[in-house]
Amino acid sequence: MNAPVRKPKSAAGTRSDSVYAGLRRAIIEQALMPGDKLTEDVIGDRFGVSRTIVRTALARLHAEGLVDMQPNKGATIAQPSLSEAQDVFETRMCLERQVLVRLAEKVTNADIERLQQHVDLETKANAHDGPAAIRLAGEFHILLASLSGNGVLARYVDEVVSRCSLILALYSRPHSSDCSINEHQQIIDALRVRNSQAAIDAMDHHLKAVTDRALLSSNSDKHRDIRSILDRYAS
Amino acid sequence: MNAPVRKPKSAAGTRSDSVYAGLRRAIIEQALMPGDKLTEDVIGDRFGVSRTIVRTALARLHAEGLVDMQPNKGATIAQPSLSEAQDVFETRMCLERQVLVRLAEKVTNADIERLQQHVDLETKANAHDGPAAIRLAGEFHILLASLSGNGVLARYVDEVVSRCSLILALYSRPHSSDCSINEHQQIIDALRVRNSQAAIDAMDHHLKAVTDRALLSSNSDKHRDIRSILDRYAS
DNA sequence: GGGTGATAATTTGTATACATTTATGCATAC
DNA sequence: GTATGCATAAATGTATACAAATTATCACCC
Repeated sequence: MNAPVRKPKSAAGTRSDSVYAGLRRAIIEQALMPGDKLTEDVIGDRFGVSRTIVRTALARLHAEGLVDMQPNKGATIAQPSLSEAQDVFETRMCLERQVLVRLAEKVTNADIERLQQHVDLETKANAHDGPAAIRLAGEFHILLASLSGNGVLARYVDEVVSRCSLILALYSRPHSSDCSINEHQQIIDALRVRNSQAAIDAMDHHLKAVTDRALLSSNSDKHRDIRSILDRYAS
Repeated sequence: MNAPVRKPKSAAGTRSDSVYAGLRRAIIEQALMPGDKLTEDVIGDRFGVSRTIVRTALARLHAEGLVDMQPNKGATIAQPSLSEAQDVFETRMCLERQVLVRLAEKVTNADIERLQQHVDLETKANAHDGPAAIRLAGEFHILLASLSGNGVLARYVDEVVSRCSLILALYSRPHSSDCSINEHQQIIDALRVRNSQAAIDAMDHHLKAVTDRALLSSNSDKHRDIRSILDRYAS
């Protein structure tokens, strides 16, 4: 019976930030699945904080579309409808195109080196660590966006990419990373020669492929125990 | 000495929603100006709620970029830097273009009628109600986005439009609505004939004009009394 | 007059208490 | 066996209490 102990608390920041980050990672790595109940007391116990803190974190995740909240009934991991999913993908494509427009005109060799290193990391993780591979695939897009130098754009990309994890968890086959590393490589290659149109085309192709890979078998295993899952994320 | 009384509470929803909405409106109508301190107790008194509720509302406004928060030092109305301002405008243009792409292919006559009514409203307000005119000008863009049918896109447009209010409060002359109603009319006219390119061109022109109108005189009157301002927004 | 430091008053961060709402369990009835 | 109600437990919404941090006040000194 997992003991409700507080972990030694590694990274600081305000406490709610670390709860937020932990939950977010659990969602993105698909450890917490759409529909899972997020009881405030349970989360508070696992992270060693009060409900006040948990509530702040949940509200933030709700604002980002990662958790659903019903008045007096609490929070659950969001279950985006197909229509919402389409909206997310459309918006994501719009945003990521703009990222590439910006990047093509301002990307440095150092930036490209960083991107390349990330893809190499993805390749390694893809072999043996499923959850990390999922997360890294998303983080490639987030890295791209942050290199664009536009913080607002980067934040929105971050959000839609996270929500895509959720969507893929719902509509795609489980634990496939859904981002072909080869497609990421093509984007880097286009950026390396500052060919913005080629980069955008590669991104369009990539995102369309991800979208298509969705809409497959939905996996639903019930009776999931949030306690044991959260132990791994209450860092 | 303004009495700290709770108002009769009109619109429901959760309590923090109404605090959020009230503060947001005060910011958008430029009643609260960039840099103004947002003391939790003061806001709580004005809205008749506890700090818990205020805190939730402030956190949400912070996530949307409308208020700055420093650890242990509380919240102030955000003061976007010029660089942030450029990021917001760039992102806004990207998003609103997509809105028009969608609208040009799916807009109904009823939608156009609603848009026209809104612009008529703007015209009326422009004559005598300064703050309302500012708000209505922004709401035209929000209405456009919501008619696009893409909720995600609409939420992001909502956010960047709000932040533009803040930016114009900082960098433009005070209390000018900054949205020429004529330019809104041109966008409607283009949509009426389903000419997406003309609509996008009109929007580009409009947003460029708004951007240009910024970067003018910065107004800074200090010693503002939040209490008296909030009385009008604690509905 | 203007700087300096100790002290008091605010203000924030977090936990806890309590009321209200929702979910659960169990006995009874059909 | 399934359904209905009530009693109980659990979870949420909000306010409040208290510690820690910040800011303001003011006497003191140069």
